[in-house]
Amino acid sequence: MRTERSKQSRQEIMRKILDAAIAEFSQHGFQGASTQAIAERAQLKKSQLHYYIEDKEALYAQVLGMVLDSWRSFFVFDSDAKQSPREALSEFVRVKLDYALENPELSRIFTMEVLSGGARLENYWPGAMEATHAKVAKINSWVAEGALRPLDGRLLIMHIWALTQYYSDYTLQAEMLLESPLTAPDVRQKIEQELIQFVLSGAGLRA
Amino acid sequence: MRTERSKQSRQEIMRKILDAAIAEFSQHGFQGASTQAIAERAQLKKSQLHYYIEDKEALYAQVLGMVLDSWRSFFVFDSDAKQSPREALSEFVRVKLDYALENPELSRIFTMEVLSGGARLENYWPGAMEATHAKVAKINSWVAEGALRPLDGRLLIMHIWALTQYYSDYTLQAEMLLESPLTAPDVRQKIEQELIQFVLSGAGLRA
DNA sequence: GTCTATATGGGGATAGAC
DNA sequence: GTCTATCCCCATATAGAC
Repeated sequence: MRTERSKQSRQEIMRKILDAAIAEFSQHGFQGASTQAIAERAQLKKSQLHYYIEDKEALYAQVLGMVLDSWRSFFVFDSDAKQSPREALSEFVRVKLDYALENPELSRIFTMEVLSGGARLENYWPGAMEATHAKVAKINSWVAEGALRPLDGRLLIMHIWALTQYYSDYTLQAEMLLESPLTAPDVRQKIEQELIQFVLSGAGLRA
Repeated sequence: MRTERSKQSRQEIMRKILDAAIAEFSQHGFQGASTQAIAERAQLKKSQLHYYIEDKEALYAQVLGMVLDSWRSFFVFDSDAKQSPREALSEFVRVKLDYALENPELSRIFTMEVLSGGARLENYWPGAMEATHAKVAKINSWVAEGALRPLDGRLLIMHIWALTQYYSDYTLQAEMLLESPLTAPDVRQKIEQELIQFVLSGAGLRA
């Protein structure tokens, strides 16, 4: 009984620590975040926290890994599927945007890491580039077929990235301009519609 | 003579400090940057640095102010001018992109600040919002005239922001995908062309 | 297994030497 | 006017108490 409750409690604590770490790292990056602040957010004392984690570096690696793993599994892009460019691009934008809106903090951790020089992404790039090249090749083939206006697939991917990532990184600015939280269903739907429309139109597809 | 040389030297030192501060703050944000690292980068000892600056907060304020001032003066957008939508949008994208490519570190400082919660931007938002609303109104009037496809001017501005800012914030990713530094003239020109094309097309303007 | 007391270094900043 | 010696605090991390 005692052991049972204790184990359960430990899981809860670990969950709290992880949430706290996500919040702090996403705001201040690896260097800027303090284990102190993470501990407080998880309702622990700093010295307690250090019992539950290996060290700051490992905790960060775990959190950063969560983002990278999510993205790896989400953005498969169905390279083989025989979707139309319109369907495929819409779907890609929608999935990436949904992730940005639903996991803004995790998304920001990646941005912070890139801004900080990306030293902890070394192992990540090869896989990411491979996955991206597949998407780029698909886009370029659509261009060759005349399904899209002439453009460089790499830039289209980069631009979609930029546009979707904006909604997690610049939530502050966006909410100020829209005078509403991005989580409001009507705002969210409007963003999704307009963004998809913007990308499709930008790629040379009619409404 | 002595005084003269000394004064000159001080200016040079201040310049070095500022450059160092820009580099460090842009990588690690306010919290993450250390006066130690700034001092070293400026070839000073930490204790020396603290003679030349008021404190870390003031140094940061100065650097952040540089970005905000640049943007205030650059993006006037000629609200009154009778440019065509095509000309006005192209010009806006070009100017903002040029700034991102030429001052990536300064641009990143703003992004880092927003990611960190933007506490030090409180005084900045009102002016920025005012300037932005003027642009938005102009865009919306073009939509009303049928010069642009139906869209929300606020979102178009946000999207242009996202796209241009990407080239400073995600330089790392972009250079990896393009397999070239963004400073290479041919790459730079290609980005400018494609980005402007993407925005114009996305806003419903033909090539 | 959990937490506390404590070590050690680096953080920002200053009083006072030159 | 410039720089050094030094302060004090907070950072991360751990050895050992419970």
